[in-house]
Amino acid sequence: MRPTRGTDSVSTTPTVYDVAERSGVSIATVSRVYRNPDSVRAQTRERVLAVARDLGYVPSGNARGLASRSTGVLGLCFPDYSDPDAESEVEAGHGDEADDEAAMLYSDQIIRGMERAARRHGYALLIAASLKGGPESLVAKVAGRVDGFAVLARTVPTEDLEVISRRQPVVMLAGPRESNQLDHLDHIEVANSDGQRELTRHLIEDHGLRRLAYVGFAEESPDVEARFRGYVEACRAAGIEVGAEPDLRVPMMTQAEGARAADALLDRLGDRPEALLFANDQMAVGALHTLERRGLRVPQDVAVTGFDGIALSRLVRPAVTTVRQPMRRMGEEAVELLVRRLSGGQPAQNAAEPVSMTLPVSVVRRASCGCKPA
Amino acid sequence: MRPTRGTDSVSTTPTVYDVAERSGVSIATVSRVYRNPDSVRAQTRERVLAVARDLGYVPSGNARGLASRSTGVLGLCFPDYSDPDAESEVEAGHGDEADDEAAMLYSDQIIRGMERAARRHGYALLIAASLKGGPESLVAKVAGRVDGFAVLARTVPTEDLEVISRRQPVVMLAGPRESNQLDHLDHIEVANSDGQRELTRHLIEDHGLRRLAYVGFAEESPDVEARFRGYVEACRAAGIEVGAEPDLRVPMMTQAEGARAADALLDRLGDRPEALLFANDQMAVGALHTLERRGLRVPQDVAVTGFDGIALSRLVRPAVTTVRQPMRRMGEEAVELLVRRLSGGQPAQNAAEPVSMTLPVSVVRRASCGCKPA
DNA sequence: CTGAAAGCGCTAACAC
DNA sequence: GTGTTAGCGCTTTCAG
Repeated sequence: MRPTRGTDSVSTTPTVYDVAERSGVSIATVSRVYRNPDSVRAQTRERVLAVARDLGYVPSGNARGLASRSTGVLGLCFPDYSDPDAESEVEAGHGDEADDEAAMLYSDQIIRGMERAARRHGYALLIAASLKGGPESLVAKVAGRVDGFAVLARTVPTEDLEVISRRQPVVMLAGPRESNQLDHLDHIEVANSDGQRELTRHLIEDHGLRRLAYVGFAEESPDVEARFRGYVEACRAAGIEVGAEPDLRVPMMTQAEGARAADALLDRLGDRPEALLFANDQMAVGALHTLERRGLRVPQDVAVTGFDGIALSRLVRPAVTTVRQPMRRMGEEAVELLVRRLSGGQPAQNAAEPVSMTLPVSVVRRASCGCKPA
Repeated sequence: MRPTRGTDSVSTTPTVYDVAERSGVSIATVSRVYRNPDSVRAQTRERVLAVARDLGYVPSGNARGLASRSTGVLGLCFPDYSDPDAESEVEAGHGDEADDEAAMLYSDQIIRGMERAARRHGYALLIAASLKGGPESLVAKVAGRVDGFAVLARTVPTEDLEVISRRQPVVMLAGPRESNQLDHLDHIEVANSDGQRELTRHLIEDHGLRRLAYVGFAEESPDVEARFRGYVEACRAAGIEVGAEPDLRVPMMTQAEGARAADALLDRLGDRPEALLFANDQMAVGALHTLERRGLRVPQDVAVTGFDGIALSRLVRPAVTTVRQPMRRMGEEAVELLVRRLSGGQPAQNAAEPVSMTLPVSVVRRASCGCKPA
């Protein structure tokens, strides 16, 4: 028996004990009232609930989780994508008023998708973007508070994931399955190379462009590499020579870097490229500014394409032709996968073969490639 | 002394005990290694960390929260705003390809704002939309797992909030302070009536329109009422007669209802209104469809305005003139308020006077009112 | 249908 | 520095 707290101690958040005492039942009954109402006589139940309301009692999620080993929460870890430029550039983009509301990113879509799916299954969603580097890695914090979670590729150190995935379901998003020892994780990716290949083919065949330049990413990124691969395939298929490396690799895939990349590419000797293909939309948008500054018309003088299909891509002028990734859907599928693992019972959880799915992407033809009037 | 678990029990998620045992230290030390690394001798620390990694140990957020009475998580409860129409209408809006990514709602903005601010303060964000009605009200679930949270007005029963706010900081969003007994909650709202008044004034003075029609909401909604009030004030100031009630009240503020409302208003006898003012953007967009179907040009034949400033409003044709609410900022301010309460120490928490702030809004003039070529 | 008792995994004084 | 010892608030058998 736990020592009864003095008298009606004020200012202390009420617990099952308080409610139990005041309603003349045991804590077990109070617990039952919340977890399995029907197992308690109606009269007793009402009395308990009344006292609870009266006392301002709210069951502690922590205590509950501890005792029942489950939280009813799913998580999502994503990188701190915030592109400083993105916020203000939207307005500058075409002289409209400020509208940072339009800059809906990648991760927002995934959040939307996950939240909805999670809700359908009765879960709440815990989201956290990676901070530079706290004492305890972000994942640990999230992992410790959820039943399972999704991680945007390369958001957290592989090593951490390896450890964590041993104790709860984790689904890897967008990044192709990292070859390492994480091959037991469920994983969802999009058809990066298919998309970039198709986009490139479009530029070559439908617009007759042949002098292309590709801007990739300096850091290791399977997604970006896959895109580049698709680009190369399309070029080769059309008999266009391409190197094994992108024409340029930027340190960060932001608008500022995209603008800089455009300058760099344009300053190179030799024939000016007819099209600039960027590994993501933000860079493409940044390039648009450079091009405008240099007095080059898009797409007449040079076509520009991005990748991702973020809202921003359609708001700038000219609207950017890109490859849309079904991020919302990815979020939903992630939840489905997690829920499946979670409901699969402890044994099956590890037994089941890791799932790996590839979501289809679609080329979005807009003005920046010449498909619609700029 | 807790009974040592048999031997290296496999398949059981490791705990401090396991780590302690295997690294030859006490559980207290293991705990210290995570919470206060510097208080442990480097050598010991490394050893513990190695074992932890080895075992796949991840501190349980629940146990931690229970023991330390704090979760490091802030929450947000929002209504299930999903407008079935919103998803597909975007594309239909102006013949562009499907782009539901552009339909960023109200709540998404708040989430963005909160997530960022929360991250800055070292908190994670738990989000949950109200489901029809689970056993335990949504709030309770969230409330039990966070240190404090924000609630979009009218998302959860006042009664629940009253109870919960007694034990942790809660900030009410967007809905004006509910007169009830919730006046001790911090609260953030936007200048609804100021915005609608200014928009209306613009229509009257700058565009010379005088036959206006206002579409409100049938259910009780302080925000919507405040907007209507602003509308009335502007009309009266211009010597235009207006009733005490909106010209029409819809049961749901969706696109479908907006379309229906436009039809209803247009079918009424008497002079056709020169402008249709809607209490939110979604309805305005819905009205656009009706108007197009009936062969009426916007804004030449009839002007249309919305409220909120969601991304969708600028994507349709003609773009909708509206009043933008700084939702992102609202999310940030909410976190600041919560963090302040939380860091204010237990005593101060209740002591501090409830804060109430009103964020300014801004009229966004676009094509649907005649400000830019349709 | 209800009560008693044993934890769940970790933190937090307090000793050593 | 590190170990001991209590709980934190709730769920969960197992009895009755």
